[in-house]
Amino acid sequence: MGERHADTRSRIQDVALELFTEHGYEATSLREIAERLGVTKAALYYHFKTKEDIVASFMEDRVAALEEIVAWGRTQPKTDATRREVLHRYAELLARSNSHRVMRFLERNQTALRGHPRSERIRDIMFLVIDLLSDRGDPLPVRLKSTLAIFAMHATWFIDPDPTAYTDEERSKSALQIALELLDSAHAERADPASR
Amino acid sequence: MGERHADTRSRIQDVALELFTEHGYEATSLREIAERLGVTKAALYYHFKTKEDIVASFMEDRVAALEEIVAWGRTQPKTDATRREVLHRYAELLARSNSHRVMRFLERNQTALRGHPRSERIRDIMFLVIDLLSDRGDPLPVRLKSTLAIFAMHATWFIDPDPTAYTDEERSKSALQIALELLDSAHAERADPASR
DNA sequence: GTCTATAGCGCGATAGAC
DNA sequence: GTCTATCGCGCTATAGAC
Repeated sequence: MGERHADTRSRIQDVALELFTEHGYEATSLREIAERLGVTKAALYYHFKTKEDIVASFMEDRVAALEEIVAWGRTQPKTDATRREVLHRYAELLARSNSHRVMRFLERNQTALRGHPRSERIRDIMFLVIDLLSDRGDPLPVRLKSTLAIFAMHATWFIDPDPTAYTDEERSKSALQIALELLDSAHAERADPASR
Repeated sequence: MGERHADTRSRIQDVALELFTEHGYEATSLREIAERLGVTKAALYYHFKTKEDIVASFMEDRVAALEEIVAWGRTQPKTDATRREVLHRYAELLARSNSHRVMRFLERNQTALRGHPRSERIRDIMFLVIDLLSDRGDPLPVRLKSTLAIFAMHATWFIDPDPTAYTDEERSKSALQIALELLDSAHAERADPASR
């Protein structure tokens, strides 16, 4: 079944991502990662200069993909259609193979990764994505709903009523649906605040 | 300004909660907490048996308050009015002095606190609260919206478009409003799935 | 109730053989 | 590319004086 012996570097990344996410970045020692792979700590240091370097390697692609969405959004007019397309693109990104695993790792280790340049960069970009969905000067409920639209897509992957009951595709579709509803609700509110 | 020298035990709890939340549980050493308070590590051990014990002390009241909501909910008929009242009570709980600080600490340190009995208990109770909002057998979007209704109230406190721009009361009110909308939307969907 | 001093451990990281 | 061996550090926690 599955691929026997992918290269060691990838196997380190895979195991590290799992353990950092499940047990926490600080709580996971390089010894644990090495043991799980059947090698020694020293072997890890051949492939990665430091523990933080393993983390950085997860994020290279994520940063680029997120920046691409922001760059595109900024060239577009600030319309409902643009905002909905931002959510579609974000959902697509999350559905890509490892993307939601990396985002979950980041979310669960926010504090431990403080000061880590790559993870702070992703945090900043998330705010720029939210700024595509509403303006900084918009009323609180509009800003909150915009934030929650993104957040909802993460949560749908992360918080799991029953991990086995639904397929990834169902999950991804529901996530986007809910995010779009939150976005619509935010801008309906902005257009007509008295109705609420 | 403010209270000079509250008792040391409370000051330890206050500083620990702040540092555990901002820098992470594992990343915060007892030395840092002691230094911030102008005492030595050994003094902390007079007030708390272990580092984990400090964490446990945060949670005592939280567990009791959450269990109260679940116990109440289970005596009620499963109606829209009951579900809305659950959210109202949850919002009230979060608004109480330290409650959202503790929940934020828990959220940011989920992984580090794995295996800590009190924090796993809170996690379990959160699922019981969600079960007051929808049934385990409900369709995925209904379950997700129920989960997000609770999640939204946390996020409103935690994810902060601009920390200074709004009062706690505005924030609390908006949070509840959004949660209620998600709940309504969940059950409108359940009643009429074809409409979506 | 707070101190000084230290035990004991596991961590991240490195050197150098194979 | 992986190993054995080891360094130096900072951590949680404890003992015992004041």
